[in-house]
Order: sequence, then structure tokens, then C-alpha cells
Amino acid sequence: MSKKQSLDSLLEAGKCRPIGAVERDTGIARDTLRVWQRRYGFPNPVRNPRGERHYPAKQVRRLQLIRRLLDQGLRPGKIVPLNEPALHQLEAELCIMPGVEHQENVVALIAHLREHDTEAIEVLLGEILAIQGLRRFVQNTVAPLVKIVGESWAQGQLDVYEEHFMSQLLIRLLNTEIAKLEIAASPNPVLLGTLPGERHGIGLLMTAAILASENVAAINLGVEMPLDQLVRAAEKFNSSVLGLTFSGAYPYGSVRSHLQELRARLPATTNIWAGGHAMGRVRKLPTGVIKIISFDELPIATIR
Amino acid sequence: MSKKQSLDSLLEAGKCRPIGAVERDTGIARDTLRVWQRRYGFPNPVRNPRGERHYPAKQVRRLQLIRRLLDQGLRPGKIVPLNEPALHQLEAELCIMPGVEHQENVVALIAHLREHDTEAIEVLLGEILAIQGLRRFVQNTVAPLVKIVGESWAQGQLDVYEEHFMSQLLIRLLNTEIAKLEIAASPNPVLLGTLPGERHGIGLLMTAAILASENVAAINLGVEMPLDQLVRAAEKFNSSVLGLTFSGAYPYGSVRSHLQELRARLPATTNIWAGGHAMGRVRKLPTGVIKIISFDELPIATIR
DNA sequence: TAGCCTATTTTGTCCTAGACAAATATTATT
DNA sequence: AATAATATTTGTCTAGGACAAAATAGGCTA
Repeated sequence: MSKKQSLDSLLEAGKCRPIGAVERDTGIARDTLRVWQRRYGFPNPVRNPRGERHYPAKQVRRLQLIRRLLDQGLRPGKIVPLNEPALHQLEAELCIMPGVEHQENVVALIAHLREHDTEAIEVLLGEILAIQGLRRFVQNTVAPLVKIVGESWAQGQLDVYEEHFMSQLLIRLLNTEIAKLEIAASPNPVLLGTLPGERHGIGLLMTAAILASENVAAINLGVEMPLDQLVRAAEKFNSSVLGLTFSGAYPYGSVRSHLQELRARLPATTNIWAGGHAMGRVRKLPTGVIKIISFDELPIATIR
Repeated sequence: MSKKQSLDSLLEAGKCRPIGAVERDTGIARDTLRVWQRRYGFPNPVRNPRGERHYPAKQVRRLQLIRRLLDQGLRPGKIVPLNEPALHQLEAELCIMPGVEHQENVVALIAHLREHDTEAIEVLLGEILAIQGLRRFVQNTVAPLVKIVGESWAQGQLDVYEEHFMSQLLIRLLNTEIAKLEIAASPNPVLLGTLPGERHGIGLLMTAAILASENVAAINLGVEMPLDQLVRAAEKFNSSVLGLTFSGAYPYGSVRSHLQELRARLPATTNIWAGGHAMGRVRKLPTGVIKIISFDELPIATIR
């Protein structure tokens, strides 16, 4: 009886999850979960009578922690074999808080986010926008906010759903502001998008907002556009500029080769702007590709 | 040399895609693709020198067609072995296009999209919206438009970038309209999101717009929310309803099991609404899960 | 110091063919 | 016509091996 109960508590009360569910919850593919077990001994799921893997909730949480560390650029071989305290220590060490001079506004917004106070967030965002104007709002408020929310999530201080919630609020707000400006269509609009593998589109939207505030027409194609599609779109829309963003999680080596291929396939009349955190590591770029670390560097004058 | 060239022409000019890409493009799981091949002889991909499956573009399109038929309630064993003409005939027989009287607008919008006439699309969308009002605009114009754009893409009649472009326009427009309505925050907001693997968020936005038009507060968490996060969010926001959408591309086998798991983990006070094209094929649902095939069925009265 | 070529390690994805439970269809029984 | 029993269909999971693409480290040049 006690034995049966302990098995139950492991399989049911312990909320074990089959490999498909863990794949969904962690974003780590089935094959990868199995090969990690083979190579590193972790995860080490319970088996049901049929021999199928059932992952205890604790291991799922640890996998999510591992996932966060991977997103910060660490490699599986270095961290998957580590025990839990070591992982938590690593996470704490990597917590590089960029200057405490977070603007009050951003701190207040995060506080409201933690309290799930939708109304307060929307009101405060509106107030800040009214004071700063769209361009400074994007640069001084939205960009730091996105960065800090992303980092808080990576450190486990914010839940995934809280990050998504804030993203959706910002998407709605920025789209609304862009629509308000009613920029006239251009024969050479700036084209914005990300390459496959890059799923963060908020940088594109921030760029579009700044361009709109400068009365520049932009077309945002959103995330994960296959390379050939970007080329076709740039040709069809006769774009003067193709703007791409690469977040910190983007695979390092591919940035340059992708930009080189794009440069080779795009007409010479189309310039390439490359922005986002991952660009900080890229040193040399193909000629005709402009690296943009800060929104201040957007060479808007060149296309007007 | 000539041998290498012929291989190239087969694998590259023919635009063959590895199984992982086909899984993403069709929403059919790897294992399922392999087991269909074993059982029904289709798909029948080319093999590269390593023995890996490479699916010609034509077979991918046929898989997407099969996908659409499955969504209408047909079973794999009946249709996967069929040849292409038979499939197209089946689709033609099953094709139930909603009210033909609003098709004119949609046809005109698609025509403008083909011509890349941003301005014309925006003007026309604005006019239709002014005439129909937000709710009917979403039901009669946006929904059919999204469906037809998606199908045109699946059939190779529209490029990926054209589909993305239209999506972004609609996202901007709907978000703007929702913002205009300035719905007051609710203590029990409707929560909207999709499960991991489901990357189409436009259905959520359409739902949010209709809810807003009925003065119902909704929180859109966007796409690919891990299941446990949806549960936590529903608890934290004290939601009366969790709304999910499953597009035609969603791995159909998992819909039911995911909904069952969600039902088990959510508090009984939270209802579940499940919508989207993939719901057309799901017959029996756990009690406490409401299937929503048409926006008309949204039980808005129950939460007001 | 920075770039670049080469060798080594790491890492994710794909392979096979069988197994089986859950979902669905079909037939039998009340 | 509804219910129960049986049969079929169908998606998911298993195993360990394999290998290319990517990341790292070492050595060389300017």
C-alpha cells in the first residue's frame, strides 16, 4: 500500500509529464531530450509500465532553467550535467544588471506588471508617451523596458506569460501610434523583417515607430521571413532599405554569412541595416551592410 | 560534374525540404509523416545521399491539401492514399464558402495585395470597416480574407512575404480599433492565447476585436504559450474564460489531449473556449470545453 | 591585436521498424 | 433507437547509431 502510494505520488501527485508535453513546456525537442539523457545523464525521467518517459515536475523546472541559460549563450555540454545549485549559481552570476539607473518609469512599469495591473500599465505608458513623444518614448522607455523584461524572464523573475502580456501591450500601443501618423505610401519603402530562427519582432516594431515619427514609410513583414522571400519582397516593393534585427539569442556564426548572402542577392540599390543585440558581437560586415547598435544611428537622412 | 549537377537540380532547383521543415510547414508531425509513408505510400520523398527524406515542393503542397481535408473531418486512411485529382475533387465537393455576397471585397483586397498596392488595401479596408462596423468587419471580411490568403499561399498562388504583409496590416488595423474602444479593465478578463506549435495569432486578435466591440475586456497573450503558463495566467488574472485558437496547421492529434490536460489543471470557474479551423474535425471534447466554429457562437452573454 | 585558415569537439536532427493505447467505426444486443 | 461489445484506425513512443552543421581552440600571417 505504502509502496503503491509512493509510486502514485511519483507518477501522479508529482505531476509527471510525457515527453511530448515536456517538449511543449520547455521548447526542447524530443530528440534533444533523449540525447541529453544519453550523453549527460540528465534529464532522468521515470518510466511508466510501457517504458515511456515521464518527467517529474522538478526536472521540467530544471529543464526550463537550463533553457534560460542556453538562451544567454551557454552551451549544453557545460550546463546540462551540472546539479541544480550550480545552475542557480550560474544564473545569479550571469545576472549582469546594467546600471541601476533604470528610469523610474521602467521600474514602475515592471512593478505594475508584477501586480498584473493592466490599467495602471496602460495609463502610465500613455502618460510617458505624451510627455516624451513617440521617438523618445521608443528609445528611452520601450527599448529599456523590453530589455529588462527579457532579462527578468531569463532570470526566472518574470513568468513567460507576463513577458508575453507586456509584449502584446507594447505591440498594440506602437501599432496604434504608427497608424495615427498616417504616413503616405512611398515608392521606396523601408522593408523590415527577421530571418528564420529569430522570433523577436518587437525590435522591428520599434524601428517602424521611429521611422514613422520621422515620416518615413516602412513595411513590416514580421518575424522569420525566409531569405529568398526577403529578396523578392525588396525587389517587388522596390525598397531602398532592408532592415533586419538579431536578438541576443540568435546563433552567432550565421549572422555574418546570412548578411553576406543577402547582400549578394539583393540589388545594389537596396541598403541593408542590421540591428539588435547580437550585432554587438559581429565585428566586420560585408560592405553595404550598416550595423545599428542604437536607434540614434538609424541613417534616416540618407533615405529621405 | 554532370552527376553533381543533376543531384543539385533535384535537391535544390526542385526545392526539396527536409522533414523538420515539412513538419513546420504542414503541421504534420515527423513521426506521422514517416508512418504515413510506411502505411499509405505517401508522401514518398526523395532521399539525399545520407538517406534523409527530402520532400519535393509538390508533395508538400499535396500534404497541405490533405491537411485541409483532414480539418474538414475526413480520416487519413481515406484520403492520404488518394491521388491528386481525387483530392482536389474531394475539396471541391466539400468546399462550403461562407456568404458569397461579401466576396467582392475580399477579391478586391487580394487583387490589391497581388499588385502590392499598400495604399489601396488600407483605403479599402477602412471603407469596409466604416460600412460594416467592427464586429461584422471581422466576421465577414477579415476572417474570409485570412482564410483565402492562407489557402492561396498553401497553393503557391501567393508568396510568403505577401501573406506576412497582409497579416501585419490586419494586425495593425485590429489593434488600432481595439485601442480606440478603450475597454475598461475587468476583474475577470477573457484570456486569449495559443499553445506551443500554433504560430498563427490572427484568430486571437479577431476574437479580441469582437469581444471589444461587445465591451468585454480581453487579454491577448499571443502565440505559443506553454500550457502551464496559460494555467498560471488564468489563475493570476482570475479569468472567467480561456480562449484558444487552433489553425488548420495545428497537429490535429494533440488538440484533444491538450484540451483535456488544460481542463484538468484549470480551476472549474474558468471556462475554455476552443476555436479555429482545426476544431472542425474534433468531435468530442471534454466537458467544460466549448467548441467555437463560428464567431457567432461566442457565448459572450455568459460572461457579461 | 586582429584576421583567417585548419583541426577538434560539440550538438541537434534524422534514421529504422516495432509496439500499443486512445480514438473512432462497425457490428451485435437489448 | 439506444447501448454494449468488438474491430479497425491512427498518432505517439521506443532504441542507439550516424553524421553534418556549428562552435571552439590552435596555429599562422599581416
